[in-house]
Amino acid sequence: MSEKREQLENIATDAVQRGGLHNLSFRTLADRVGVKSSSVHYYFPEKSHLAAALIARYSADFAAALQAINADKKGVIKKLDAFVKIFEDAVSNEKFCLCGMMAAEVESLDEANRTALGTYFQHTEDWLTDVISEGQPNGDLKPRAIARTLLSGMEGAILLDRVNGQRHYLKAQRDLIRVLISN
Amino acid sequence: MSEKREQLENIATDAVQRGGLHNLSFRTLADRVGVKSSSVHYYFPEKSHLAAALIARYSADFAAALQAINADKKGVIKKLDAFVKIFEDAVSNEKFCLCGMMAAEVESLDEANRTALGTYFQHTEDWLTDVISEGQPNGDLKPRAIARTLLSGMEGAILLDRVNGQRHYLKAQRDLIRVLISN
DNA sequence: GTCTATATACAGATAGAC
DNA sequence: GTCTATCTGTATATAGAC
Repeated sequence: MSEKREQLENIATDAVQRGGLHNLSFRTLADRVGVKSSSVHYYFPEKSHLAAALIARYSADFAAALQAINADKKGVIKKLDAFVKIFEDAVSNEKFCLCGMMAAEVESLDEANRTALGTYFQHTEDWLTDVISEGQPNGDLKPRAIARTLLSGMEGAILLDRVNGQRHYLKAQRDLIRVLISN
Repeated sequence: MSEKREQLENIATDAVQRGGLHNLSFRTLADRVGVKSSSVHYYFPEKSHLAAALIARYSADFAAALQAINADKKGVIKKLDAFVKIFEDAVSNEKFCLCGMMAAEVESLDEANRTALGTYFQHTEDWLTDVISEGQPNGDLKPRAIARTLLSGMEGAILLDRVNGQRHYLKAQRDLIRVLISN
């Protein structure tokens, strides 16, 4: 991937995590990178192509981060705490999850991008399900149900915590994990 | 409140719950109501005034719905199920929570509207805390922590379920309630 | 209270020179 | 690959007639 393209994707990702796709124009993006908007169109002919590139890259990076957790952390709680930390870091930088943000904008996404979003959430849910299955999850809930609870809980927590810049909702999710899972 | 103003707020609320404030223009809103955009400006001089009116009305309607639950439902689980149903109905109509949607757009809201959003979430959290305190909540979590878990869980669930039009995440939240609370 | 008309700014997108 | 220039559409917002 060309350096310029990568730079555009970096800055666009940051902007979308903060303000959403709708809030990012080709001109603003171009200005921040120091080129003209027509040059952005060279890399991403239409805005939907830019959205697709951002989702693909974010999904790949996120999957790599989850793999890194698998490799580095031992024990369910430590893995889940590392998972929560990804979201805490986002809130600390006043960012939302890129795919969470786009999920709010789903009505204005094309079908391909909606599918890509769905795949991101599915993969994350699968990873959580696998991790939870390693430990001793609450007997009244299946690992997948817990995974869904935590994934949507995390997205909602970051959404709400961003409103006032605090981390109360993420903290509650962290507490919930300790109640639902042992080891 | 004039009939026209109410009609504008009704249609605007619906539009924002589906596509966000950014996706709703004075022209689109005017077209749907059958007036000109300058007439919309008569009621809401600036877009931030429209946003403020929508948040205020939604907050009042939501508070009334919670009061109705208090009056009509007996028992914690029944009250919380009625609470979840509000969100399920939204997803069924392909809508997000108005304040959840605006929370995603928080970066482009002015300070007054951010505060109003925060108040909405605070009041809902308070209601949940009170309801949960009535029953026998999980001993390892304070009622307020459970309330935060459920509120952010609900917002996240509706956000994610809307991506593919299903209700898996809301279902998981409903299951979670049964594990965290007895009676 | 609603309209026509308009100001001004910005959006996404394209043609063609260099 | 990046630019200038431009098209076309739409955004928020306002002035002033009716």
